[in-house]
Amino acid sequence: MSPGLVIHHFGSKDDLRVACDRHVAALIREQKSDSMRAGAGLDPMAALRTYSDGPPLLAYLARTLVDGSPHVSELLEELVADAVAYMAEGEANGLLRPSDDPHARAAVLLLWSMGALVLHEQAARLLGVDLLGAPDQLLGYLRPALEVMGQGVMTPDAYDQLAGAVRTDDAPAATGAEPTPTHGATPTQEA
Amino acid sequence: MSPGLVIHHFGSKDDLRVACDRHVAALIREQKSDSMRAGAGLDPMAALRTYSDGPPLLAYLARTLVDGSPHVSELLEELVADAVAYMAEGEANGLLRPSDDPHARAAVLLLWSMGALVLHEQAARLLGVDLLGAPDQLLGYLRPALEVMGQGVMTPDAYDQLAGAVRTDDAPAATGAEPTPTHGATPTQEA
DNA sequence: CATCATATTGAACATGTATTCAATCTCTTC
DNA sequence: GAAGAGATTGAATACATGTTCAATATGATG
Repeated sequence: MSPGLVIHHFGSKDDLRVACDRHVAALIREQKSDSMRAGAGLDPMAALRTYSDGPPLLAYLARTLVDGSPHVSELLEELVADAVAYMAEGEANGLLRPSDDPHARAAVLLLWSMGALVLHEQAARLLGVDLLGAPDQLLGYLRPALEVMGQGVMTPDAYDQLAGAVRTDDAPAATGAEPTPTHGATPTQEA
Repeated sequence: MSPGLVIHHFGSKDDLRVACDRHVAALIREQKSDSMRAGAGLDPMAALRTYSDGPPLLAYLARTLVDGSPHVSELLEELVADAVAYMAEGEANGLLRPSDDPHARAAVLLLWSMGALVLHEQAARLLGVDLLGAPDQLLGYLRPALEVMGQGVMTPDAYDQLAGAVRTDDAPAATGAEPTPTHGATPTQEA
């Protein structure tokens, strides 16, 4: 490809990127509605991976997510909305637990998934798994992820205790026993 | 700051970045051992946030994580190792559930946390929360995160069913009932 | 105050990358 | 197969960014 070509067709390199963003967004949407028509809540990302051009497309997604392209941001919002619908269905079927805030829960889960995608290089170091690679390589990630998603990491007692501290009364005012409610900004290492 | 200055002191702009990476890594390590000396498993990230220069430092971390700086990668590996230790302790104290693979679980949790940090711009859109901002703004993220971390999102029945499908027998060979184990590459929307 | 080492500057230089544009190629259409 | 529209090229240009280097400022030490 010659440099002049992209200008002729897209006006500028930036406009090409916008077109690409739009294209991946469209592809993922399409893939998503495909799997919706097929069987209930098949993950479109997983389905994408089986596509021939899935992994490179995911790689592009991973790069684009961090620079806040408007089209990808929109896509994310749609994916959250879809996930809320799926999960409501899952709840009705007795598969998923109810949530205090289904939208927030779906958003957090999507952020985590996408975050792992963006950090695939780090995931490779930490887990020895290429998140952008073949589906069968993915178990090293899926297994611990499912463990957490399935049961959580905390015992019921510990959860009750912490859940009280994060109650809906926004300001850290009431209880008085614990002055600074800095229990853990990232949910990683509350121990 | 004049351009020549950074060359004089660091040799090149790239070397300055390396020095910065080293510096944030050192700061976080220090912060971490501080909170270890103080009370058990206080989250160093949360503590960082209370520092005056915490948020900008986290912003730098978020940017650096995606380009795979060696020092930050090392830091992540250390944080995982530390998290494993913390979580083993938490398990002994009856706060955390045991895991089939504690290291993998810690790695996944760290990846998710850091991923959310990296995607703070998207988090702001989806949750209306600035992950790099003041700690009191964080509840909108912490609440759903804790919900998931605490109890998981799946009912025990659903978990048992899926856990069987991801068993330790690597290849998707045995059971025969379900041919393609593409249950969900991202744990987001299995419904 | 002289001297020296170090910090600091800014203009020149080098390099990489985006864009312009005139020329050429490749089809389709009549 | 001539004409023309759109595709494609590559060299020239513009611009941004990292680096070099000689000159100057600053602050310490004798």
